[in-house]
Amino acid sequence: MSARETAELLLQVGRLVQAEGYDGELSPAQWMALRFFARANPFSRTPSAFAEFQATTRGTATQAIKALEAGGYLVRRPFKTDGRSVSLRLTSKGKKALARDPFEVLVRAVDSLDATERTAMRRALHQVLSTLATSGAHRRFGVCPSCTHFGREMCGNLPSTGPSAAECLLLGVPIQPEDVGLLCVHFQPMNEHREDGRTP
Amino acid sequence: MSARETAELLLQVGRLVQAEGYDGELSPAQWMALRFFARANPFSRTPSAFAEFQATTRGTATQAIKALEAGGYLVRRPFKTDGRSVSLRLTSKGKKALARDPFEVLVRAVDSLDATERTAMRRALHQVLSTLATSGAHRRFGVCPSCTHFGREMCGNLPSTGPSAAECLLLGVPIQPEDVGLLCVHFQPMNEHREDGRTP
DNA sequence: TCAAACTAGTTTCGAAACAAAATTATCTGC
DNA sequence: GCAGATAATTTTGTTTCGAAACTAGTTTGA
Repeated sequence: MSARETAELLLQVGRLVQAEGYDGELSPAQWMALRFFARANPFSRTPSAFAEFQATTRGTATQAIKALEAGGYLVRRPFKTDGRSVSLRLTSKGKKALARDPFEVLVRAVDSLDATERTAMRRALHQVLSTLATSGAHRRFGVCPSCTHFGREMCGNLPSTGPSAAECLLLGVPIQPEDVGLLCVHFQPMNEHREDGRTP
Repeated sequence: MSARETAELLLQVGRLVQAEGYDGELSPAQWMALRFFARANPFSRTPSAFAEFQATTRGTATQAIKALEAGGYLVRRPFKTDGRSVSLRLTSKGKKALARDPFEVLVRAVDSLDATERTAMRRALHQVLSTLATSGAHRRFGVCPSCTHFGREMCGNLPSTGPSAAECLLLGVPIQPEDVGLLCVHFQPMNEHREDGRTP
């Protein structure tokens, strides 16, 4: 019985924040997109990745992005390696807008918890999200340090490689230090196995 | 920094459940309405109360209710005391539909947490929701046992009053035992003061 | 008593948000 | 080179939403 109550509270928080998002310059979906592109690493700043993150279709994702681009919050740049893909980046206007993100009220609310409560909640939410993602066939987004594909090269054996360079073992490309903490589509949580045979 | 991450997880859970709600018979907003009317006490089964709960407008609330009524999930009954108000109740079809509520995946996900994590999360969510409600001028919904207006009469001094009858001190009406655990619009959390002078 | 102010609910409207399907361009495997 | 997959977009029709106008019942207070 307590599970249902807790689940309802979770939903309620989400709904309240969603309602808060209707203030002036951007709509809730657009705020979501702006937040996503601010937090996603270079591999993952694509319409498709945002669609997966948002658990929606690519068509819907495109519309939110188009609006943000038209408003000057995002700019697009085609990938060099793949002519189909585009990479979205926040403009300085986009970054400034984030400071007015209505979602900040939730951050402040969470911040008013004491440290132990907050970490307990984060751990619990992580688990809930994992369960939810598997049951709904959604992809979980996460950051390098807890990803199976994350490799650290302690000391480069080539002079050009700096000490303790990070690398994505899946894509075989180096990862910039500032990108290690950003969300990635290819995230694969450690100590978990995929049952569906989907090996990205 | 951990606060922002936790807040993002909260939002993500909400978004995932919302996306799950697009399955077949009812829409996300309609599921919310159905859940609300299943959980609200007799005072609170009105369109206005649902609108407040959902942090939306009365007009929007009416539309969701209209759809549920047309589908035979809800029935309306005018209040005797106030000709303007209506009370919505779930039909047997509505109750049966709740068993197929896509939101149940969240309940199960929360249920997979161990007991201490779950209660910690519930406590934390309560606090977050309170903070959020005050900052956004929303009303919090709650249940009798933690409400200022809740009065228990240990032994009725009138023969007609049964032992340990419950009563709402605000409205001055008796509360049926089965309604004590239901959500109420007039909920006023204990040990809290309203600053806005709004004394309902 | 009766008009003004208020409240509950509904309707209407335009703007988004959404899913689904069709379309175009590009890439990959064979 | 060609078939099939993939990234993104466009299009279409539905749903949801807030805002504002509206109806009808209720309260207030002069």
